[in-house]
Amino acid sequence: MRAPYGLNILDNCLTCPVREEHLFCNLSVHAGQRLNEIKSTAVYPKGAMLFIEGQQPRGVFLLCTGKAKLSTSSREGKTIITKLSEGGDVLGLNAVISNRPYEVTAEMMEPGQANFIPRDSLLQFLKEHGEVALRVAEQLSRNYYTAYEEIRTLGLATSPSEKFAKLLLSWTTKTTQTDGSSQVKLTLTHEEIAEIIGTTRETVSRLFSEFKKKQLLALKGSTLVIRNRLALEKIVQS
Amino acid sequence: MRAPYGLNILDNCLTCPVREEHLFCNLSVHAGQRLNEIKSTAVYPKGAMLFIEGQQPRGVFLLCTGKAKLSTSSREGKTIITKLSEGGDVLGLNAVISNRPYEVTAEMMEPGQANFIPRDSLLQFLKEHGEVALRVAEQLSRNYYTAYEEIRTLGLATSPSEKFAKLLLSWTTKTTQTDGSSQVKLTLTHEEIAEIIGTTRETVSRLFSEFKKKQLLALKGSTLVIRNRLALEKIVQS
DNA sequence: TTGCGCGTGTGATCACCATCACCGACACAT
DNA sequence: ATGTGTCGGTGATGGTGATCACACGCGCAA
Repeated sequence: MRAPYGLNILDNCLTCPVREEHLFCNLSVHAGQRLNEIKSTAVYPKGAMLFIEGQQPRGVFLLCTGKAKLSTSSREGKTIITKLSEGGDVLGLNAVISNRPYEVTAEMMEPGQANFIPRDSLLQFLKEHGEVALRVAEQLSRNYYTAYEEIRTLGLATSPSEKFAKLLLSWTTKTTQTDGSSQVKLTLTHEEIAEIIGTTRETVSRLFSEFKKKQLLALKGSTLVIRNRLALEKIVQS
Repeated sequence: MRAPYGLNILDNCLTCPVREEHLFCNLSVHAGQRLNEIKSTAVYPKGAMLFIEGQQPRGVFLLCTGKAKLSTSSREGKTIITKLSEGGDVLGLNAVISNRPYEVTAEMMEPGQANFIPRDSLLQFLKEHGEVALRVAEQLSRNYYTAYEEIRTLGLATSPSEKFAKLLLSWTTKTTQTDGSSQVKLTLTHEEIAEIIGTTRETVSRLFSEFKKKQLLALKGSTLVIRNRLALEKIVQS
């Protein structure tokens, strides 16, 4: 089965490769089948908007493949990116549950597939399957936790260098080698990094220069190499 | 029935004056009775800590009377207040549901009464009463929304004056007179206001001076009078 | 080739606000 | 009356990061 943008389509949640790990992905057979009935699937190109901040919630998106960024903007055009999402994440859940406008904009950064569940169908589904409602509550409280991480970063970590170091570390917690170095493929522009840590493009550029000079990191093509993890951790809690 | 600190004790959720409005306060008779069985109640003085950031979640607190502030701090001692809670609010819900440490510290600002529900009892209760689990999910998503408001304020509203104006407006949305003026009792210190908007005590003091000079507000004793709401709104979105 | 858009590097400048310092007002206890 | 603690006002100063400006390299299309 082929699709636009050169992707393979996953047409069944029951055989989805990420199904073990995430919300809606490891349900009872009965609930899983019901879920399959009420969802539809689509493939989105880079730059596609799944939903936009302020829109009434139409439903939730289960991101299967690809990457998306969640962001919120002020009227004057300043933007902050609050989360980068990958396969398995559920987008739009809060807006749907509370029936308030989407609090963020979800834009595809890499093409990918997402399942869509309309709001009414989901709420009905949750009423029928009370055990899933509790899992939804758990997911929401996890979202809340990450939101609080964001609040702490924005409100307590003062300097851009501290936030930058924090971000670098968050990228490499999973991929650390035994010698303390680690590598990450760098897919974000400086502008996007600036929107994550709440500063300007120029400052990010200078931070890269500064950290390179201090031997904290290096760049091999588009691959970021962390050279001195301990020094970064010291900056974070300084 | 009398209690310490000159407060009347409410000994039954079924007759609580705020019961109509909030989570856990308008349940079916059966659920309500069950809730009464698993809760305990206590009265707290000013300054009492209901729970502290980082502690394992013991349970949730239903604040009946009094006021509490929720805050989070960095190792270096910088603190931000993320929410002011009043009667009817549920504190600690996220930590209990997700079984992670409390993400904030809850401290009583005015003496008051709170009901306590141990974690295990609550989870058991939610399993027995699936309809309440969905209401918990709704509450969590509301919490999430207010967290996002905070993120926007911290990340997008740049200058202290903008955040200050925003805070003033948030205090007076409920109490606006027809002539555009409004009054609020001011119970916070400058220090606390500074911790809400993420600045210093001195800056808050200067902001008060500046806004008074610009006829945006006035102080009658400890009562804050908003004199020019439109100008404040202009500052916010400037 | 030329032009264009985009991402990046970097210098110069300047407003803003955190910080330090100090003072006065007030409440409260002894 | 005298201390003590908390709170609020305000001046001086310095660092920092946003802003503006410009140049470079690259991919891509006409």
